[in-house]
Amino acid sequence: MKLKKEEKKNQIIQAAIRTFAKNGYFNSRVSEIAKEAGVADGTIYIYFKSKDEILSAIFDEALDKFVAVSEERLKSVADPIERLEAIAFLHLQYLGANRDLATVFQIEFRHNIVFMEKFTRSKLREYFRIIRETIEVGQQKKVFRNLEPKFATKLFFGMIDEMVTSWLLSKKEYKLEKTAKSLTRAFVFGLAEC
Amino acid sequence: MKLKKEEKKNQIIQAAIRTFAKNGYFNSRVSEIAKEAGVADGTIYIYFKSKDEILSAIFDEALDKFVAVSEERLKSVADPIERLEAIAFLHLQYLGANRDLATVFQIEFRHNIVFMEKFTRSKLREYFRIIRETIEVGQQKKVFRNLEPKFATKLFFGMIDEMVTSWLLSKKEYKLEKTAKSLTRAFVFGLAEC
Amino acid sequence: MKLKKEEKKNQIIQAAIRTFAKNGYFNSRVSEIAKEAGVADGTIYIYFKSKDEILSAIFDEALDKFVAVSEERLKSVADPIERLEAIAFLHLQYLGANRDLATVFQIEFRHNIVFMEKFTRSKLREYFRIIRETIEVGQQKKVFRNLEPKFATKLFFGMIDEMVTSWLLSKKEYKLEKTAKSLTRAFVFGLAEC
Amino acid sequence: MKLKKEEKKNQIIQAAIRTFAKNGYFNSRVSEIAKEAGVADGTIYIYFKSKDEILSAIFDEALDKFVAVSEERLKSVADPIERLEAIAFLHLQYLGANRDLATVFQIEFRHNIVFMEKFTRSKLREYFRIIRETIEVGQQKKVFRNLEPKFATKLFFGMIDEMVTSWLLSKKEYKLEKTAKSLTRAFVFGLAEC
DNA sequence: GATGAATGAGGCTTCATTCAT
DNA sequence: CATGAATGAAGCCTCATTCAT
Repeated sequence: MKLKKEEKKNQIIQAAIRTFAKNGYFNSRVSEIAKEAGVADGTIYIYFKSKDEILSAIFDEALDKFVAVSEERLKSVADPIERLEAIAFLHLQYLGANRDLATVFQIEFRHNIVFMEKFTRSKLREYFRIIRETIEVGQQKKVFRNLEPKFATKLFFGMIDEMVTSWLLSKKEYKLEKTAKSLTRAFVFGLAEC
Repeated sequence: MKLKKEEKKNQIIQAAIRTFAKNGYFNSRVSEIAKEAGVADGTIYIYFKSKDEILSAIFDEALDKFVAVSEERLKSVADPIERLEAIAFLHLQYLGANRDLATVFQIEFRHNIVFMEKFTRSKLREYFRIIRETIEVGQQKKVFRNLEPKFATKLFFGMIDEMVTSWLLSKKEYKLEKTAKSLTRAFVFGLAEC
Repeated sequence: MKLKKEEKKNQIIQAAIRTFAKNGYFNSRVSEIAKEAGVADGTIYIYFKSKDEILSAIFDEALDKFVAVSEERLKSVADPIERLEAIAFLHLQYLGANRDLATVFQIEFRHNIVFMEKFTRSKLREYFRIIRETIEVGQQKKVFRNLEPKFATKLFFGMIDEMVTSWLLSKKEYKLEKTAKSLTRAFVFGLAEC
Repeated sequence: MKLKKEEKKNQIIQAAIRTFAKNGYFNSRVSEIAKEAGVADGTIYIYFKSKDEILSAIFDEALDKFVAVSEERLKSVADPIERLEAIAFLHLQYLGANRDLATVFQIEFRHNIVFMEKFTRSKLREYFRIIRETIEVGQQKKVFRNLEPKFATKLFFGMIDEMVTSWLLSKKEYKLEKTAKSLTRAFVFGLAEC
């Protein structure tokens, strides 16, 4: 019973991801999501208080899952450079595996962060913390030079983030996560000829 | 006469930038823009075909101006690393000078790119080309190693882009462009301890 | 078995009275009544055909009970003035004993009478007849003067009715029925100084 | 210009009165009012913030007008009994002249008073005060006996109010205000044979 | 050109009622 | 009998756009 409820909620979320990916949040109709999910319009409101909350749920769920998976996988990676590569890989793999989810994230997430705030911001902070701590460890180990860690974190995140956006806009089909290695190399060693 | 027309059009654009920055495109009302611009609702439609076109005009104008200014300034900078720094500086300075414009860009631009396409994409391509050519020149001069130029371009853009977003979300007031130097250094020489 | 059914039906009616009293008929939800009654939404529809019918049932039951009680009590009162006072007393006592029921009656009853008609009207007519006949008897006995009986009936009813409404709106707690005596005196002897 | 606006607002109010009278407030659709008024649905919302506010406006306007007219007419009537008769006459005449307005008042007004409160209550209080003061003057002049004035006021109001309701439900067409005289006589001298 | 009242299509949401379990 | 998840019709209201003045 409880399971079935969770199932249907997920069914709606998946439908919403597809719909938002196709038209964007504001150009998506609740009735469209309902149809896509194979339920009546009103059913949506048994599981979500508002259209707005569906979007939040997408973000929350996806971020939760991503952070959980990442922390698990990163446990076994100690070397800072390897960890950065693993982070990039996980990030790219996660979004690369679901183009619709990636679209919703890249297109609607900033909107959400700026205008809605809510929980999302704190979830994201957790992710930034993971990157930052990796960099700090690298600096303690003298693997990385003393660039302000928060600053370096943003640069690294910016690189990854742009790879995702670029992949979404590209017409070519390629495995997004395969860029993780050279991205990390570029971040760590720079563009300069040694 | 013509000038006056241009003036009023600009007046509306500035009002729209403020309004969109405050609430986002979809949560802004045309009547709100009109009030902010000090004109009647209908007047908007003498200068723009639709609400949508106001947003496009903001992007087009801002990009035009930015590319024009940038190309001018970059003429005198030959060294690839200095050019990259100048590009970053100009990008950050341009958006850093107008928080509202920056907000509209960071929040609504991707939406526009994905769902509206139009001219904007080509304007952006021009900007990417400027970065890419700088990198290619650097590679010919053996200053940069042979990383795929388009790939490197995205990484560099991603770094800058994230700096802007971060600045917008930050409560601290700081000159956005002052990060250009260390951003470029990080991009060129990497995070690794030499 | 039958008893149990009657019991649950009553349980729902009592819940509906409380709910309607709180928010009015149109602003009350069937699900709210169900929760208040401690049953499932669907259960309501085993006992009532529609939300509308619950309201009708409240009126019918309350009127039935009131008329039955009144006729019983009035049997032993012969004197017209005493009868009028008894009627007022019973009316005020009945509604004064249950503020929620009184609220539903004063607030929703006219609506029902005008837009739904149904049985209610005839039940009410029976009550008006009781008053009227008392007045007619009084006139035959030369206790009352020859005012048109139906007209006098309305006046008397209007007085009582307004006492109830006023009591509902009042913040003071007082026994509603204690006004029966002076109300009747006022009706019979008027406001004039003898 | 201003006049025209006032005119259209009134046009909508009149349409709303007809619509509410026909089906009651909750069973009336805003679109129905719009059609009846010969305007688009959206136009309603230029003049009123909500459906609710239309109802309030009906009450406020009608009460304002009634109190204003009444105070004017009552100026020249000094004798308490004549004043009471004049009050009853004005009340009955006012509602008797517009069956739809009367319907809305008798059917929706209590709802409004109990669940919405707002200004309406204070407007009504003013009317009650006029009656009460007349009674008090009558008592000082020893025309009336010493019944609690507030209590007497309610009784008088209740009589009038019931005459209106009865007239609405009646199928017979008659001048409502013609009952003012005998109503007042009944109130003042009672039903008893002298 | 400028105005702003008017339009009306269409969105989000509610909720009485049903019915499979 | 009882449940409560599901339905979907329909209402209130918004707002981009038009057009008579």
